[in-house]
Amino acid sequence: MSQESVPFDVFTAMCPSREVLEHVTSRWGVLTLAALSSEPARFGELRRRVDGISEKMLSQTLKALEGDGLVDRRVHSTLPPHVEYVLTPAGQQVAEAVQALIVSLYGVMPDVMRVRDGV
Amino acid sequence: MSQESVPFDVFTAMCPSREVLEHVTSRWGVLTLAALSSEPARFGELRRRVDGISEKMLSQTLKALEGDGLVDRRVHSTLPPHVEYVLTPAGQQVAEAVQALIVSLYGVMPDVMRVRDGV
DNA sequence: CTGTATCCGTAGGGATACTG
DNA sequence: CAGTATCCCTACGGATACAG
Repeated sequence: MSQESVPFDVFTAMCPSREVLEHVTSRWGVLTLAALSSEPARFGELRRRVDGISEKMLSQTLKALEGDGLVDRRVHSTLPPHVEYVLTPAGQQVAEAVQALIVSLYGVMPDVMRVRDGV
Repeated sequence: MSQESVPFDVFTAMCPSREVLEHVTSRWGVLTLAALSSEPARFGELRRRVDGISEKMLSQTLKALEGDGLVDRRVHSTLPPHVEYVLTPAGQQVAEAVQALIVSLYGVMPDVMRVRDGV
């Protein structure tokens, strides 16, 4: 698990990793990845897990993550259609990091609120 | 390091942790936090580290992170003015998680590019 | 159920000029 | 050096209606 040098640098504007970073850290990307890390889910279930997301944005977010190879879309052509979204192995790696980030925020929330309230 | 239950839930639209999450995962928030995690920096130095950021957005991002208690702004009232931005202990926790997220993306980039290119 | 299509407002963000 | 102030634009994202 050494931190070897990689041919990518997110600090450089033109690096392709920037685009993936923006998908992952987009408003709904973070929450969608985290919502999928517990277990796969269908469209409707995801909408319920990620409170406040619209159909449009969920659809758009899933497409972006799928295009990044982080999410797998599994279609069962039945009637009514049954579609399930699953994290790819790559997606699981990223989702775990996202989860850790969220947890780190929780740990910090009390401080945040103290600062906000000037206590 | 147990994952105990906390009174925050980022999946709920009204949870105050959402706002902090959005600051941290904003387009420039991620990069600014990561840029500060190596070592404190001044305004101009940050601009150089985070390739592509505008003065306006750097200023705005730093203010948000400062308001969240993640960044400390240290002013030395000299001429010319000398201002240094430092991560708070809380900010270091979050910045580490952000760093880990970025590294996880690097590990995934080859897959991403394979998917994109359809190889 | 699982989405797409359309309309539309807002605010995120870039460029530039200016100040202490 | 370290920002603020403006102008301005577009693209993110919400609401609604419709489709397979």
